[in-house]
Amino acid sequence: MIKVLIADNHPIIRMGVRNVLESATGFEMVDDVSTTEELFKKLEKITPDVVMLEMDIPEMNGIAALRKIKKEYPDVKVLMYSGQSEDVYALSAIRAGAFGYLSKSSDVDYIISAVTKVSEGSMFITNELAQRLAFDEGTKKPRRFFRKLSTREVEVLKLLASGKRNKEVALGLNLNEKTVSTYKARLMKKLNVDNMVDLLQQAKALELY
Amino acid sequence: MIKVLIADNHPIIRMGVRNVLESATGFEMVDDVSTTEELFKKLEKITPDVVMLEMDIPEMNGIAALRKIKKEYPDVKVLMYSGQSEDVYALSAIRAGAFGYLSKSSDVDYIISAVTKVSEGSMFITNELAQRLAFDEGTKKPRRFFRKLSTREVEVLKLLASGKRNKEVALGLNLNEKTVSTYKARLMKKLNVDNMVDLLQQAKALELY
DNA sequence: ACGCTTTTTAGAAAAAATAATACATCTTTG
DNA sequence: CAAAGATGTATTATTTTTTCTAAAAAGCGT
Repeated sequence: MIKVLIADNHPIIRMGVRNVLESATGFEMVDDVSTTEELFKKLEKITPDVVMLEMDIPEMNGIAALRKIKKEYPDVKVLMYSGQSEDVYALSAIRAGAFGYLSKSSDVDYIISAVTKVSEGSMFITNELAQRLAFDEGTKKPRRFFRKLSTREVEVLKLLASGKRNKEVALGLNLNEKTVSTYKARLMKKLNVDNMVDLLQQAKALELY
Repeated sequence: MIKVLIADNHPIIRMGVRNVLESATGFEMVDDVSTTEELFKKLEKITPDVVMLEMDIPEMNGIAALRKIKKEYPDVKVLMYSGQSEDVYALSAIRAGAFGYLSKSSDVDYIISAVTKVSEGSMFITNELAQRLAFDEGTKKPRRFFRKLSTREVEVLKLLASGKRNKEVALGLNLNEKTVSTYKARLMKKLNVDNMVDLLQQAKALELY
């Protein structure tokens, strides 16, 4: 019985995942939580085999939460997932120690295989991502149309795309406003645009809200 | 039996919603699709009572899709929903003729009530949203939410929404840059937003690009 | 472990944008 | 018709943002 705990602040998704896992055999949904606070509270009491962790979980950056889990509960395997397309976060997640990365746009069946794989201590990544990793990490020659964004860059972009102005972003992330400008510029460069509208366009294309 | 069709490109969510509805009585999930293209293909064959339409559905702006449904299948009730909190989207959706607006972060139970309400031809909106609507639409005393834009304002908005910055807009329309700022401010006031992102959102919703 | 590359972060100077008004000219509408 | 409101335009003072530059800090490859 693989014990799974899911952390996501969208009830519908918790429900969906729970349903998928419970209708398969060999899985036990020990609990579901909607914030990192709840998550860590739960982890004090129960030790699941796999934590499915949403990237955009409230109260803490997903990667940060991941790191914390790794540190405090090294035996718990983490399967990160999010609504974002894989480009944005996947690499950071894998590098930060996630055992897998799943996108909400990927097929439901993947959940089963992903959780199984991860629970065994193996990696679960989709083909595209694997390729990407191979491409990017291996031969550093073929660059894609855009370079991947760092975690921090994504954070900034997210806030910007939510309508916050530089100052507010700076406040929210404890940065100097100038720094936010710098990020903005770099984001535009990386995403190959030269104005806010297109940047937002891109942000949206990355399913990043 | 209320026939429901869901359009969302996240399989997990389609699954979750399907599950919620099927485990209640009186609902029938006639189908689920992941893009607007599929959606309209399906609508040629089947006529659901309610379409649950994701805002960020691929291939077409959610509002645009909504409009198209309203036009081509006037009897189909649309329940918009999205991962966004009830921001600007909600108002645009309602104004564009949606029968309800649901956020993915809202509780699962709401799905049932929302679909039921909507299928009966009534509105489903949360209290906060209702209040906002009441303020804007109902009492026309304060300010009409929907004051329409003047030709000049539209011209400016169009240019802004195309990614031009104030200076360029000014140049294009033979205005002083400060004047453009003034327009921007007035546009925001009229459209009831307070930042660029939402302004652009509105612009898009108004389909004046 | 040691360089080399990203990433994260700002400062100073310069450019752009906003806020708060102002005012003449059109439009409505009681 | 005349007052109230909308529109088109701009100015000044003030804020924000951008640019350019640079340097710790963190990662990674071998």
